[in-house]
Amino acid sequence: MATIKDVAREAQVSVATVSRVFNDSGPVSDETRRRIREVAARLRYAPHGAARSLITSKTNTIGVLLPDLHGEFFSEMIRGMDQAAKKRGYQLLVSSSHDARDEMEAALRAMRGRVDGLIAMSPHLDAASLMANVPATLPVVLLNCAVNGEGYDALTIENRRGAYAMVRHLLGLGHRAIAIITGASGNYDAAERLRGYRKAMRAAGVEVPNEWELPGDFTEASGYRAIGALLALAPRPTAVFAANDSMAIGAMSALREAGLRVPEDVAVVGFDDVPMARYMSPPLTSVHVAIAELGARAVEKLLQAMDEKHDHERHHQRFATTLVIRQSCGTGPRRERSPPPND
Amino acid sequence: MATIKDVAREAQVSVATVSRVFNDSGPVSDETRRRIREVAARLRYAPHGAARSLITSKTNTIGVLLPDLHGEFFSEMIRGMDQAAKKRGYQLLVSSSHDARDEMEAALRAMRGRVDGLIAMSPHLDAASLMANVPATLPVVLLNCAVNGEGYDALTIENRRGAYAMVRHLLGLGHRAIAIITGASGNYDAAERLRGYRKAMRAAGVEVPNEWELPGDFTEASGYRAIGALLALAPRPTAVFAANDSMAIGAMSALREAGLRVPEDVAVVGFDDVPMARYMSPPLTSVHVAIAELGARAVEKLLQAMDEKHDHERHHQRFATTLVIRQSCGTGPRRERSPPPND
DNA sequence: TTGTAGGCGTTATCAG
DNA sequence: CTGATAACGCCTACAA
Repeated sequence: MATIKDVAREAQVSVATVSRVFNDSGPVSDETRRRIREVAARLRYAPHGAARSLITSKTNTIGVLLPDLHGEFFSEMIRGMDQAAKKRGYQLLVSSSHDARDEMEAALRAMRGRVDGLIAMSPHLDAASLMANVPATLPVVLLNCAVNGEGYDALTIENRRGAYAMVRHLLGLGHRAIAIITGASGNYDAAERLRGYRKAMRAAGVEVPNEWELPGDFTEASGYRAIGALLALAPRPTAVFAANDSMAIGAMSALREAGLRVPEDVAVVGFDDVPMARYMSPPLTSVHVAIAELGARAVEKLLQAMDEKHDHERHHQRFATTLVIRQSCGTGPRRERSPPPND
Repeated sequence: MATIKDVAREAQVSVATVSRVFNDSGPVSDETRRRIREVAARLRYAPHGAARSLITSKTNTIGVLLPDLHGEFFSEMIRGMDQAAKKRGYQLLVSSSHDARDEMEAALRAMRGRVDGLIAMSPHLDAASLMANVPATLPVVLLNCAVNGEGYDALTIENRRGAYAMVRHLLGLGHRAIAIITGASGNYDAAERLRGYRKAMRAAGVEVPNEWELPGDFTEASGYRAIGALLALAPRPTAVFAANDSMAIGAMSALREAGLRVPEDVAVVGFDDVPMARYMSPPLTSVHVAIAELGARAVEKLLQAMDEKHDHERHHQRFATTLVIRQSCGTGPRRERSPPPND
């Protein structure tokens, strides 16, 4: 590889001048500039990133640590981040699919000294773990993590409020026996959505038996399986709130195979509102999350923290959700047409 | 940030010894090693990546250049790559959502000097463009690109063969009037799948009018819209081959809304076989592509090229697909039950 | 407008 | 087993 020296020699100038051309720092005569550009192109010269960031102590790279995300959610998140980062000249160093704490921490360590800032999304990550594995000076934004320390910037989806609103809607339609298919155990989003569900049920005075809380892990397959358990229940719940759309889709598939109609026999609703939701049969009612925007927001928040550096106040920001009512939740249960709770 | 010097001073040794401890290179007494570890932990020392890669000329990073991919496809691809890379101690520098050639080239330049190898997936990328924007010594693997030069390693999905097999299956069921919803114009996969479709139709002696080739762009929405055009056709095609699953799902949704049944009135099939396909209503017949495995394979191919370095023979490898028959293609058209073509 | 020289944090090559 | 010291490629005062 050609270095700045090669270019300097070939163009008959000093390395300083070449550097100035490539950084637009300092004055260079047009003629010299032209000659240097020409030589650089011919030699296929490109500044060595490592050398550059050694002296400037800037990598122009943002580290992104993600759990084992699937489908649309992952894609949209990265898309939003990438676009926001690109806009400011940053690149993304991505490490994904972490489902264990030690694996996560290893990835964290591997990023040290390679990034200017870090976005971390993980159910397994807490302040202590972070403290131990990243330099104190590295700006960090926590995304959908359980923030038990106040030392970090954080951004979380309004999971609980979204779930609450959704369950409330089902209650408003007259449903009482509402089951939930939970997300992966230990996952922050999953836990929060479950809490929102419980709170709404409690507020409506509905006692929730354990069997209504069906375990899932955010995959279609787990949503499908959960329906097996649901069908064994008597009386059978009239509505199912899946903690994400993938599980809702799996659930609808299982219900159909069992000969039950959605929403006439069982109402089904999801969470996330992935693009595909509206094309389901029936179109899926869901809690909309603007995922790409969330990713972009995280990057912007990080860049801001990087700009302000030390004297910067950390805060925890919440990302709003909206209810999207389609057909999969129907207009209420068939059996008992009790008056809806006050709403 | 603490540097190796700080650790050396604090532990009362030379920087060389500290370096040896952190790289397991050369002998260090147990006692010294322990002391250095202890000091390093206390000072939160982490080797400076840039400095390290300046001297070793290794970044332990693989660059990944992707087009504007969506949903499951993108996620699975990255997942597969990340896992394969991690296994060998590499990280992924990802740049996605490139839908224009110049944007792509800019991203390419931004990666120079920051990666040890490159995986590029883009319809807009050809050998010439690549030559001009990456150093000649950088190992590269082209993924699903139109490889018109033979100078690069390449890996492509067997798009044409997969499409051919799928259309052949529809023909085998007795369909003659088979429409296709194409992928984004200019996209390599899209073009190849279209070619496979045309070839199969031609081989079966079916003349394909222009109107059967409905334009799409790989999104659900475009699949949905394509059905609008299809419904205006007389006679109406009895089957639709969507160039990916997202469009197939959009198409099924539109057909349903138009009061048509799948597969009784119109058969629908897709391409990719994303996890969600089997949970559709009806379950979607598709051409299976093991996407994560494809991503992993690309990384392995790149690592291999990096190992062998210069004296290494480039080849173009093809990634096989398989037909997955579910219910959305039915058992044949209703109207004309002509004997299936020889198969 | 241009050149010289010091140093960024590591690793590697020698001597001890 | 350990310690000096010269690179690695680049940027940036400071001088000219």
